[in-house]
Amino acid sequence: MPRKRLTREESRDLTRQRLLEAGAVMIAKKGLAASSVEDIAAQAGYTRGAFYSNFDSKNDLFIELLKRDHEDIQQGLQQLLDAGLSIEDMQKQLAHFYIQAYCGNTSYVLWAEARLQALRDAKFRLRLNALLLEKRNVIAYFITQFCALMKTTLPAPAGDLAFGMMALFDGVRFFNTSMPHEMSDAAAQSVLSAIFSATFFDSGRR
Amino acid sequence: MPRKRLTREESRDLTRQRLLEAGAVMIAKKGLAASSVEDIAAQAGYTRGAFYSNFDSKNDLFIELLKRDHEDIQQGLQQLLDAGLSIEDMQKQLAHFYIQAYCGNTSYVLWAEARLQALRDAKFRLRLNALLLEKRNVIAYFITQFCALMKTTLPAPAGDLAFGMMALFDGVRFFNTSMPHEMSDAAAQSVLSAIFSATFFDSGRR
DNA sequence: GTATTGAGATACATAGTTGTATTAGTGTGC
DNA sequence: GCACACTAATACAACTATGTATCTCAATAC
Repeated sequence: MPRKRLTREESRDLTRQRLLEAGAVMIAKKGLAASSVEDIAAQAGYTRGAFYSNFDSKNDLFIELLKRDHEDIQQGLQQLLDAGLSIEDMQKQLAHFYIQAYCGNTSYVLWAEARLQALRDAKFRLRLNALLLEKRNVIAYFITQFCALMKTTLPAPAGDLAFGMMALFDGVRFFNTSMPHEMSDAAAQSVLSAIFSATFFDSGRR
Repeated sequence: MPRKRLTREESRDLTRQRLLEAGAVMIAKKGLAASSVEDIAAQAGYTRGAFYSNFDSKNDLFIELLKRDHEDIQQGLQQLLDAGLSIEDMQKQLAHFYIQAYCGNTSYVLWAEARLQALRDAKFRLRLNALLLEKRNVIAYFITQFCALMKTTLPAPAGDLAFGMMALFDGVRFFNTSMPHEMSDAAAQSVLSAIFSATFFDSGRR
C-alpha cells in the first residue's frame, strides 16, 4: 500500500477536515458548550495544538461547520429547482432529498444548537441569520414555483411561509428522533405532507 | 414594614422558588451546560450550599422548572377547553393565550434546551417525553373539538397534527425572536394562523 | 545536504466547576 | 430557656478547561 506522501497544504487541509468532522460528531453528541476543544481535537485524533493552529475558537469551527452543511443543502435544493422537473418528479425528488438530508444525518441537531447559540451571542446570530435567510429564500422560491404550477394562491407571503416550513420540518424531526414510538418516520412524513398540501394546495383553491 | 418572620418550611419553599426562578433566568441566558450551579445560586442570592440542600443536581432543578411551566400551560389550555366558548371566542382567547404564553416570556428557550438535552440523556428524555405527550394530548383534543365544531375532517391523526403544531409554533417563535426584522410579531401570527386554518379548515372541506 | 518554515505536540499558568464534609446560625419542641 | 434539627455558608480536594509559550520534527527551498 503506497501511502501517498502529503504536501504541507494537503496535510493541513486534511487536519482541518478531520477537526470539522470531529466537531460535528462531538457537538451533536454532547452539545456545543459541553464539547471542549480537547474533546474535539481528541475525537479527530489530534491534540489541542492542532485545533488552535487551525481555528480561532470553538465558535469559529462551529460556524464553518454550519456553513458547509448549509452549502450542501443549498446546492441540493438549487439543483432540484433548476432541473425543471414535473410536479410529480419534483415531489418525489423532494421526498428523497428530505429523507437523505434531514433523516440521514444528525445535522439538524447542530442547527438547533446554533439557534440557541444565536439567542445568546449577537455576533454569532448575525452570521447564522445570514445562512438562514439564504435558506429561506430558496425555499420561498420553491414555494412560489410550486403554487404557480398548481395554480393556487399563497395564504401568506412566501418568505414567511418558508420560515414556517423550516420550523415545521425541524421540529417534527425532533419529535421523530426523541420519541420515535409516538412519531414514527411514516407519521412524520405523512403529517408534513398533509400540512404542506393543506397550506399550498387546498387553501389556495377556495 | 413588619416583615413577617417565616417558618422553616416557608423559608425553604421561598429559597426553592428563588432558585427555580434563578435557574430559568440563567439557563435562558447562558444555556443549561454553561450555567454553573454557582451561577444559579448566586443569581438567586445564595451560595452553592443552598442549591445542593434543595436539589440533587442541575438536571433535577431543570426538570422541575419544565414541569412547573408545563403545568401552567396545561392548566391554561384546559380551562380554555372547559369553558365551552364559541368558536370565535375560543379563537380570540387562544390568540391571547398564545401571545401571553409564547411571546410574553422566554420559557420556549428552556424547552428548546430541554429537547437537546433529551437527545443526549436517556433518563431526562423519558421525563421530558412524558410532559410533551401530555401537552400533545391536550392540543390533539383541542384540534379534534375544533374540527368537530367546524364540521371538517382531519388530514392526519390528531396526535400527529398536534406534534406538527407544536413544532410549528416553537420554531416560528424562534425566528421571531432571533430575527424580528425578517419575522415580525405580526408576520409570525399571520403565518401561524394561515397554516392552522389551511390544515384544519380548508383541507377538510374538499 | 543544509537551513528554514510551519503544523502540531507538550508544558504551563490560570481559572472555573463539582460534590462533599464541616460549620454556623436560626426556627422548633419541650 | 435549652437542646435539637435543619438550612444554608464555608472550606476543601479533585478535576477539567482555556490559551499561550515553547519545542519537535517533517516538508520545502536553496
